[in-house]
Amino acid sequence: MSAKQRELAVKLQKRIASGEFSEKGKLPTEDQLIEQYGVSRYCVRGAIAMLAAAGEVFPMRGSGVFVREDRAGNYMPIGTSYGIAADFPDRKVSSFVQELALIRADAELAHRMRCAEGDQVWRVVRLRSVDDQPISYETAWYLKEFVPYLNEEIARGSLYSYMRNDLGLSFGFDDKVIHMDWLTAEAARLLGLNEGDPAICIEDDAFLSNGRLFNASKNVYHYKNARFYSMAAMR
Amino acid sequence: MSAKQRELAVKLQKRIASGEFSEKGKLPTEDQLIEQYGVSRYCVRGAIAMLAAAGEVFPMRGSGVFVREDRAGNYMPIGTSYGIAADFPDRKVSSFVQELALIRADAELAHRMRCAEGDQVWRVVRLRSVDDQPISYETAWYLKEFVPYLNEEIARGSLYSYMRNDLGLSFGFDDKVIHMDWLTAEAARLLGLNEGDPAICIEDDAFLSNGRLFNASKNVYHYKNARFYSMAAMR
DNA sequence: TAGTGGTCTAGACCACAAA
DNA sequence: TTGTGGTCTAGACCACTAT
Repeated sequence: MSAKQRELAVKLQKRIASGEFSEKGKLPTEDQLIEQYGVSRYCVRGAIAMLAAAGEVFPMRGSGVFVREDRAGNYMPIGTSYGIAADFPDRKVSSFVQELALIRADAELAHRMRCAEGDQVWRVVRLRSVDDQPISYETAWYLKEFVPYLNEEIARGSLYSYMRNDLGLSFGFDDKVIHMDWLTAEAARLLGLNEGDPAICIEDDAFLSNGRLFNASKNVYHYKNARFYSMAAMR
Repeated sequence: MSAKQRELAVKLQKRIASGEFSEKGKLPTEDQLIEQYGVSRYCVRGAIAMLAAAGEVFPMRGSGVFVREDRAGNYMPIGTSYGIAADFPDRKVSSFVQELALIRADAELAHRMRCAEGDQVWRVVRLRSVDDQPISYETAWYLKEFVPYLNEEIARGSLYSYMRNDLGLSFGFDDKVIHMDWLTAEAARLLGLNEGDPAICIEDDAFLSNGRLFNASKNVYHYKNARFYSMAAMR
């Protein structure tokens, strides 16, 4: 979505959070927002669509755009279409780097990374925590072709924003596969669980806007601390 | 999304599946599609957005709309925004009704269903299978206020299409929470697993287009047979 | 430089909810 | 009947890719 729509979405989100609309339970009409912000209807509808995708509001034809009741809080988003999650950060995420190495892809990894065998790949293993609770054990691979340099300090922060802001990479889309898995001894130790405990596992393939895969990762999640939510229109 | 856009999306999907675009690797340009189908750019872009949300294509500014490589097949969609999944069915789903009863909501269920204690609720327990493999044990509740009648034959089929087509309900949105759980003896027996085995659990709250909850359900999934995918734009 | 998708505007009509 | 969001059109300009 465009910057203009995103800006408006953020402004409206703040007004929602302030409780400004809690009496009526709904936002101003589209026409009123057009006037209030001096933008076109296209822009207003784009912003509202973002808020709806994030579960903040639901538009009801003929009636208005209603603010949704608060959904319970301790969940992680899945399928963050339009990247709204990045715009409304409400959780503290920390990463503890366990391993950072430049390796060469074997046959299996090359297949996964859509690269040639022997190509250079960064391998990064991190323990991730949310609000100081261990949440997942992540193993990620990045093609050196697109990420020429990496160090532990960068990996402690947000690799995502490093790649976007410092490397100038532009992201396209990502695929996730969710399934059950079992903890390795190492993952269990770091998560404070036992080897062989079950875990929700998310495999993630991330692509640049030119369609090239640049990052694959495998996250195994703490079965007690990790809960995910997904919201969808059913129309 | 609108019917016109959905129709166009289905037509394009068929052309993609036929391999018509496999040489160039991309769709005709937006302007060409406008001419080919005699529709507006709004409509063309809506259809392409649906295909992109379903992971069929990815549009690349300045270059075209590319057909994506086939993603592996045996996964269930999660967060089916825009209901594309319903339009491109490629799996056989069967349901075996274990229980169907009209009950009255106790305090806990009333809270979950956003209804008053004592209100009438259908309780439906089904074993669901995909391509003849047991995939989940589902416990679902439907408010009698919105679903006045139900029987076993209906429950064997698609409750979703019954409610839409026969009862004329119009759906709004739904919330999912995904977490780990453990199988009960009954669920384990029906899934062919053992009591206490881990399971991915999805709690689903479904709302009508007027914002009223009409259905809540809890699905526990076979940890071997069930895999989910989710695709998202990262822009 | 030409071609293509992304954003944006202005305006029309339709479908539905509420008074 | 009125007001609201949903769909649709026509057209303009911008951002990016490819040549």
